[in-house]
This record gives sequence, C-alpha cells and structure tokens, in this order.
Amino acid sequence: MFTLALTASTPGTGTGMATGSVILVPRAYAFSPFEAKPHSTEILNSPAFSPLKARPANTGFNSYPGHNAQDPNSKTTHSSMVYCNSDSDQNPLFNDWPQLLQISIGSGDLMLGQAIHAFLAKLGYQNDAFRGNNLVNLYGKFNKLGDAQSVFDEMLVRNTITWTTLIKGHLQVNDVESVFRIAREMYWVGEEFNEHTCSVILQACDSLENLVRGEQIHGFVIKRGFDEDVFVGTSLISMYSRCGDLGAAEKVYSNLAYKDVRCLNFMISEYGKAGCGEKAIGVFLHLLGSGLEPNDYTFTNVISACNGDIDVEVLRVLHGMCIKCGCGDEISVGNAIVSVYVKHGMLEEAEKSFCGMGERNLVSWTALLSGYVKNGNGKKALEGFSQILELGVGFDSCCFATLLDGCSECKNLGLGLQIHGFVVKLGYVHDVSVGTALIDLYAKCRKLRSARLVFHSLLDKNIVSFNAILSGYIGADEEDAMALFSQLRLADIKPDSVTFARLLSLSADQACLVKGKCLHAYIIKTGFEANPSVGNAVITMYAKCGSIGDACQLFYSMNYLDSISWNAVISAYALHGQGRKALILFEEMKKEEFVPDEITILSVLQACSYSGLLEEGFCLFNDMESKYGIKPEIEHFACMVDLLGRAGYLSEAMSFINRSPFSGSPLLWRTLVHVCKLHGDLNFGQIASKHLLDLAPEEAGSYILVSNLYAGGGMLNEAARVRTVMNDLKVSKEAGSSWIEIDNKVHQFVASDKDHPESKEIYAKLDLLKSEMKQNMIYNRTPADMSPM
DNA sequence: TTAGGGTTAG
Repeated sequence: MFTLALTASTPGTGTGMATGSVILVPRAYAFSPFEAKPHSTEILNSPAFSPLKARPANTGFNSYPGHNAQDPNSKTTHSSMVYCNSDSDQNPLFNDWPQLLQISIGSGDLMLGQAIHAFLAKLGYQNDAFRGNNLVNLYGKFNKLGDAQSVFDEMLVRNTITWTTLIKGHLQVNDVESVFRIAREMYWVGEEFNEHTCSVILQACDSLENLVRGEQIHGFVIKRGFDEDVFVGTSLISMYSRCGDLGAAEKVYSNLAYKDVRCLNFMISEYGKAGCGEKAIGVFLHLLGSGLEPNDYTFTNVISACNGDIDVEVLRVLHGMCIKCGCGDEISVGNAIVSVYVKHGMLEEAEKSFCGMGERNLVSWTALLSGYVKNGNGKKALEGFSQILELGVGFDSCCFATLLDGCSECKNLGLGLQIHGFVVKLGYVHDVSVGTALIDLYAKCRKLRSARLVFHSLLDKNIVSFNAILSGYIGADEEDAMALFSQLRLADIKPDSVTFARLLSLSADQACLVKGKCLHAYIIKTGFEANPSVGNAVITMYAKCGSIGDACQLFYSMNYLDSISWNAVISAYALHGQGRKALILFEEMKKEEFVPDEITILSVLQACSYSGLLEEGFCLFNDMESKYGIKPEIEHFACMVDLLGRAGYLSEAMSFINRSPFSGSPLLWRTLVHVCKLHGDLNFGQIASKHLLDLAPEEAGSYILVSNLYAGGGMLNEAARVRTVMNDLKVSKEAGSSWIEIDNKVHQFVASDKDHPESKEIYAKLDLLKSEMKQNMIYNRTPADMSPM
C-alpha cells in the first residue's frame, strides 16, 4: 500500500521519476491543462508527463503547509493531498479520478481538478463523453465557463449530459441568454432533451419576461411525458411562482403524482412567500399525513409562512414540533422562529428564542433588531449595533438597512451619519436597500439635500427608493416631486400604490385640484383606482382640494370600502362644514358593520366642532371608551376644547383642560388661545396664553398666535411686547406661504412678497377687496390684522 | 460512471 498525493503548485516540485510512495502531478498539468497537448507524442512519451509511468520524487511534498506526511489521517491535510489505496499495479488515478474530481469540487480545490484535467487530457478525453462531461461539470461548478466551453469544444463525442452540464454552468452565473442560446444549439444539432435538461432550462425562466419561454418548455415537458418527474415538477412550480403565477404553480403541484419532501418543502415556501400561510400549513399537514419525515427546511419554511393571520397557538405547536423532531437547533429554523415572533409583534418570545439559540449568525441578529424597529424601539435596535461590532459577525446590506431604519425610527441622525460612513467604507453604498434606508433617514430628519444625493448616487433605483425620496419631498418642494415622477416614468419604473398615495397626498396638501385630477386620470388608466389605499387617497385629495362632490361620487362608486374609506369621506364632510352629513355617514358606517377607529371618532368630533353640534360631540366623546373601546387621546381632547370654545363656552373649555390628563400639554392651551382669538376674548385668552408660553417657550407659532390675540383685541402694545420677547429669545418662524394655481402654474406668495411680476396689480386688487369687505361689514378687524406678519 | 429541484433578515 502506498500513498498518492496530488499537489499542484509547491515551488521546486521535481518532475523526476518516482522514488518513493508519493506521486506528484507535475506543475505543467496542474496549471495548464489546455496546454498539455495530449496528442503530442513528445509529451506522451515523456516520463514527466506520463502519470501511468511516472513515479516522481516527493521533493517538496513535506514543505506543503500544514501537511503531515507520516500521518495520512491528519486533519490538517490540505485538500490537494488525496490519499487512496493502490494495491493494484495500476496508477490509482486511473480508477479514482471521478471521486477525486468530486473531492476537488466539494472542497473548492480547483487546482486538484486542473491536475485531473491534465491527467484526463493525456488519456485523450475527446473520445470519451464520460471524461469530458466530468470536466465540463468541474469548470462549470467553479464558474470557469470559458474553460468548460474549451473542454466542450474539444470533445469529439457529446451527449445530452454534456449539453445539460454546460447549460447548468451558465445558469450558475446567471447568464440566462447563454442558457437559451446553448439550448437552441442543442435543439438544432438534434441532441435529445431529457428531464435533467428541462429542469435546468426552466430555472432560467425565473422572471415575468421569460414566462413565455417557460410555458413553451412546459408544453414540451408534457409532450414528452416529463411532467411526472418530481424534479421537473418542482422546477415548474418554482418557475411559475417566480413569474408571479401562483395559480399555475398550484396546478403543477396538484397534478404531480409523486411528491417528495423537497418538493413539498418548496411548495410550503412558495405559499409562505405569497402570504398564503394557511395553504402552507395545509401542505405541511399533507407531508405529515403522507408519512414523510419533515426536515429542517420543512420547519424553516412552514414557520416562516406563519403570517399575521395565523393563530399564535399554531405557531407555538409548530415551534414545539420542530424541537421534538430534532430540528430546533438548526440556525435557519431558529432564525425563522425569531422572525415569525417578530412578525406577530411578540417581541418577548422573539427575544427568548433568540437567547435560546445555540448558534447565531448575522441573520438572527438582524431578525431581532428589525423586531425592535418595527415595534417602535429604534433605540434598542441601535444598541445591537455595538454588539454586532463587538461580536465580529460582520455586516451585510440587510443588516445595514435595518440599523438605518432604527436610526429613522428614533430620528438619530448622528448615529445614522456614522453608519453611513461605515456603509461607504464597507462598499455597500450603492446597494439599493441600504440606499433606500439612507434616503428614508435623511427625509425623516428633513435633510432633503442628503436624501437627494443618496438617491441620485443609486445605480439601480427601484420604486421603493423612489417612494422614499418622494416622502422627503412632501411638505418641501412640490415641483421637484412632480419632476421626479416624470423621470420615473421615463426610466420605465412602474409606480405602485404607495407612489400614488404619496403623490395624491402631495396634491391634497397643496390643494392643487388640477394636478390631483391629472393623477386621478393616470390612476384610472393604470388600474390603481381599485387599490383601497389609492382610492382612499383620491377621496381625501378631492376633499382637501375643495371638491366634496367628486370625493363623494368616488366613495359611492368604490367596489371595495374599508374603515379608512369611511374615515376619508366623514373627514371630507367635516372639512366642508357639513357636520350633519358627517354624522349620518357615521351612522351608516356602523350599520354596514365597519368598526370605527380613533381616526373615525376624531373626524366626527371635528365635524361636530366645525358645525357647532355641541351635544352630539359630547355624547360621542363620552361614549368613546364604553361604546367603541377607544381611549381618548390628546387629539380628541383638543377637539373637545375646540368644540366648547367655538360654541362660546370658554370657561367650560378651560375647566375641561384642567380636568383632562393632558393639562400640561401646549396643544390644548394653543387650541384655547385660538378659540379665544376667534371670539376676541382677552380674559380667558390671557390666561390661556400664559399657560401656552410657559409650556412651549421655544415655539415661534405660540408667540405669533398670542400676539395676534392681543392685536385682535386692540392691545397693540401688548402684541408688540410679545413679538419683542420672541425676538429676544431668538425664536424665529419660517415665513408662511400661500399659493394659487392658475393655468397649470402654481403661484406662491410669502408675507410682504413683492417678487411676483404682477405684484403691483395683485396688491391693488387686494386693497380693493379690503375696502369692499369693509363696506359690507364683513371685514371688522383692527388694522393690525391687515399688516403682514 | 457523469448532468436536475429548496431555507432565514429587508
């Protein structure tokens, strides 16, 4: 018995004859198999290049790092060193090369494979499809498609396996077009396609643009009777679900007579990805009923499929089952458990499962941290950042995106900037998910310039990154947002429901009916009107743009209504001062068995307030908790102060504030000052003002409101004093602006603005209007109101 | 005696 070692590159490797128990494959074979020129008689006759005859010296062998020549079982042996039995007088390579090739692929040792290539080249693989196929496979597995192609080209005899293996290599590097090109060539030369070939080609049809090809192959598969094959079936299921046709995938699944565990696991996973948790569990139960044994993939998939609709008890049973089946320690199962508890908002269970994991990786960490972010605890998620750093588990784009989401959640721009620096340093800056998280962070922290820079630096923008920058533009620069929307259409990125909802909200805030209508037309054209969130945003847009008729028409024509639709239309009536109609709709909503939420109640209270429906407002407020199970929040209390105040009950409004749990909040006092100003009541106004300025001394808006209250009551000196205090405290307010849209152009004005080209005419018209109002006794305020702020 | 199907975070 002697030892064979295949080593490739040790410097100083001799090429002399064997003198010991070790064969060294010459360097020339190991590195340049294509240059081995196996047909050259010169090489064939050379002992150095003849493995069958060669017994090269073991010079250099012992110098191989980590190798122990005396101990063939040494665990430190480099994968290039392969030991095998060779009692026969034949060179062991002769029989064992296929296994050695497997070792080469399995251990990632390309040089070992190249050495075998050299050996096979010498034997003349051109006349032996088996040898050539193995080499095509070798190079394909190492993503060396050029070398695989060279072997393929040199082969004189090819078969289905040769072609299939080459196709698989191209599939592995995602070169879909080469897959189809080679498949076409295969067809033209008359090579037979079998189940293996079809399942490989089907994998290349993984996007909508290749669905037609996938369907053609499906037709061919049926014609040849390959549709019974479980591999082909699984590839078809994969192809259809990746192309977004889960119905077709289901059909393939149900037509498949024999399904193995892998196929069932796959279907569970596809149902999970499609959000069909119950169906995924159905397949899982079918798997158990078929007597098949679930494995770690089964549990990872079925647990991940448990979305919010699945009862938590089911989740607990699955969790228990996977432990019982011995799959609980698998890291992917653990990660799925943590993520699914996060999905159900069960953070404590997620933490417990995370802590109970024997082994954790970056995915486990990200799953838990995303749980903190989703549950509004960005601060805790960010604490994980330092832990990940300390543990040295590394980072990836998903982890960075989650951490940045954490920064957005708690508006921690400082740490966000640090992570941005880290992202740049580690080369993740062009990643679209990281970029989108950065845009979101900067947009939320009102750093629009930074958001814009990140957005424009993204190489692959998608609709999510576009929506992120869009939300940054809301309330900032409407023109830019619309220009960006045109760019989006030019770039052929399809808008989604979020895009439309945000653009509509933009038009609504700008009260820009023409733009809103254009958007609505585009929405109808693209079929998004049926989307509930878009439909509801259209209602709100019409209401805010002053067109209550259009808002109602759309509401009554919508096929799908939810509570938000009702809230939108009730709020529309409130906004238009039609309180009675809002109340009628509220009753209708309940009759139709829609459950009112806190927004519904707020909208109805606003409707009562704007229409002076004091009694109705109070009844609803008193019923909130007992009848609707909604605890009144600060906004509801503010609404009640407004309701009482507008109705002239200022004393009651003040005692209402004092009795409320929010008497220390500036919002309620601001509301009271506002209603006092409406009534010109300086008595209560002064008390309310004192509370407001004590509670919010840094808010410029409060000083201006108080100053206007005094000015409105004729106390001009007091009004001026408040302004002086405000200036002394260096509290400044951004100039307010108003705008009007004429002939598709928005004209914007700030106080004392003289920039408009028709400024003179505009002021002249204003003066005329003021004097007319005076004459008609409509305008009965003091001159202070006329002076710009 | 070579070639085919899957898992987790966003």
